[in-house]
Amino acid sequence: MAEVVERRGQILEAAFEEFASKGFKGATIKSIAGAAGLQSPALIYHYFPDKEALFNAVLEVHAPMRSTVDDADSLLDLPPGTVLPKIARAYFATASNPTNQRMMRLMVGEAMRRPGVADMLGRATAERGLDFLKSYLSRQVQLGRLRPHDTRSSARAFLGMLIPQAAGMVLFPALLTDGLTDDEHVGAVVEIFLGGLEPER
Amino acid sequence: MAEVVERRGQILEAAFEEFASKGFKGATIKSIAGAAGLQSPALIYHYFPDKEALFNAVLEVHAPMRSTVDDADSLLDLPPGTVLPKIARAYFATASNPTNQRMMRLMVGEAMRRPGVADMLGRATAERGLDFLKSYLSRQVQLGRLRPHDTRSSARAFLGMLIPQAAGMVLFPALLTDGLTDDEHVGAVVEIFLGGLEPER
DNA sequence: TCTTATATATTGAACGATCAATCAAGGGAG
DNA sequence: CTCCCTTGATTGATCGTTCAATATATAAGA
Repeated sequence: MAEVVERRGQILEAAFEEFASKGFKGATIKSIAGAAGLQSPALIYHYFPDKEALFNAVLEVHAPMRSTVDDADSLLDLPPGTVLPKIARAYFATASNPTNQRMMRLMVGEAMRRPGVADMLGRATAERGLDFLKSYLSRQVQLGRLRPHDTRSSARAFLGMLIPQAAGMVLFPALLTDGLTDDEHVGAVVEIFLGGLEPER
Repeated sequence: MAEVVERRGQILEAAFEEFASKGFKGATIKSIAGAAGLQSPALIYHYFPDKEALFNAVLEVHAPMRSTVDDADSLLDLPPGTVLPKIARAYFATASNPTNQRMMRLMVGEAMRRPGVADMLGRATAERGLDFLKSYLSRQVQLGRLRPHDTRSSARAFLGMLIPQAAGMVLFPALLTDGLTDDEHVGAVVEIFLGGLEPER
C-alpha cells in the first residue's frame, strides 16, 4: 500500500456514500467494506461496535452541514433588500453542494423510519433557518422597513418560496424542466416578498 | 370467519402500511402477511409474483391521491383573492389526510433509492400543482389583475410558501412548535403574495 | 339430490442466499 | 515479545421464495 490511511475516516466516508444511496437497510456491511477498499468486513467491527453505531457516526460527522447563514447577527440591521437575496443565494449554494445533497438524501430517506433523524432535520431547518428569519423580520418591522405582520408566517413563506427550486436540485429534477435559473428565482421571489410586506400603501 | 374478505385488497392495505412505516427493505413479506392476518406468507405469492410487484401494486392503488384542485378549469377566470386561498386550503386538506400522509412518507422514503418513485412524486407536484398555477397566474396577468411577471417563479413561490407548514404535518413536527395555524398561514401568505404582485397603482 | 371432478385458496415446512456479528489466528511495527 | 491492525472462516438468524399437501368452493354428471 502506498500510504497509511486513516481507516476510520475511510470507512466513514464509504458508509456515508452507501447509506445515502441505498439507505440503512439497503447498505450492507460487506458493501461498505468493499467501497472502503477493505479486504474483510470484519475490520469495520474493530472501529465501530455495530452497524447502528456506524450509521450514527456518519450522521455526526456530516451533521454540521454548511450553515445557511453563518454571520447571522451582523445581518440583523441591514435592509431586507440586501439581506434576503443573500440568504436565498446562500440557501441555493448549500443545496448545490454535492456532499450536502447526499446528506439531505440520507436524512430524508431515513427520516421516515427514524424519529431522531426527522427531529434532527426538522430542528436544523427550524432553528437555523426559520428562527433566524423570524427575528430578522421582526427587527425589520420594528425598524419600519416592513409593515407589521406575523413573522411566523413570513419566515415560513420566504424560506418556502425557495424550496421547490432547491428540491429540484436535490431530489426531483422534474420540477426544473421549465428552465428557471436560481438567480432569476431569487430576484423574483424577493420582489414579491418585499412588495407584499412594504410599510405603507 | 365472519365474512369472505377480498384477500388481495387486504394484503395491499397491510403492505401499504408496512412499506410506509418501514420502507421497502425494512418491511418483510412475513411482517406484511402478519399485518394482513394471514397464517402464512406463502399466500402473498398466490396474488403477487414477488415483493417488488407487490410494492408497485401498492403504489398504483394509492397513486391518484386526492388532487389538490379538482375543478381546475372552472377557476381560471376567478379573481386570485378567492382562488389562491381555495388552493391553499385544498393543499393543507390533502396534507392533513392520514392516508395521504402515509403515501407521502412512503414515496419520499423510497424516492432516494428509486428514480421512478422520485419521478412520480416530482411529476405529480409539478404537473398537478405548478403547471396549473402557472397557467392560472398567467391568465390573471392577462386580465390585468396581477402585474406582469415570470409565472414560473410566482407558481413556485406560492406553492412553496405552503410547504413548511405542510411538511410540519407530515414529517417534521418541530416546524410547527410556534403554534401558527393553517388558516392564519393561508391568510398571511395570500396577502403577501397578492401584495407583491398587485398591478401598478 | 348425491356424488364426483376440477379449480382455486390456503397452509406449514423447507430451500438457498444473505445478513450482521463473532472469533481465533496472522501480520507488521516498535 | 507485545500491541494493535487486519484477515478468512464461521455462526445463527432472517430474508425472499418455492413446493407439496390440504382445505374450500364451484361445476358437472347421474
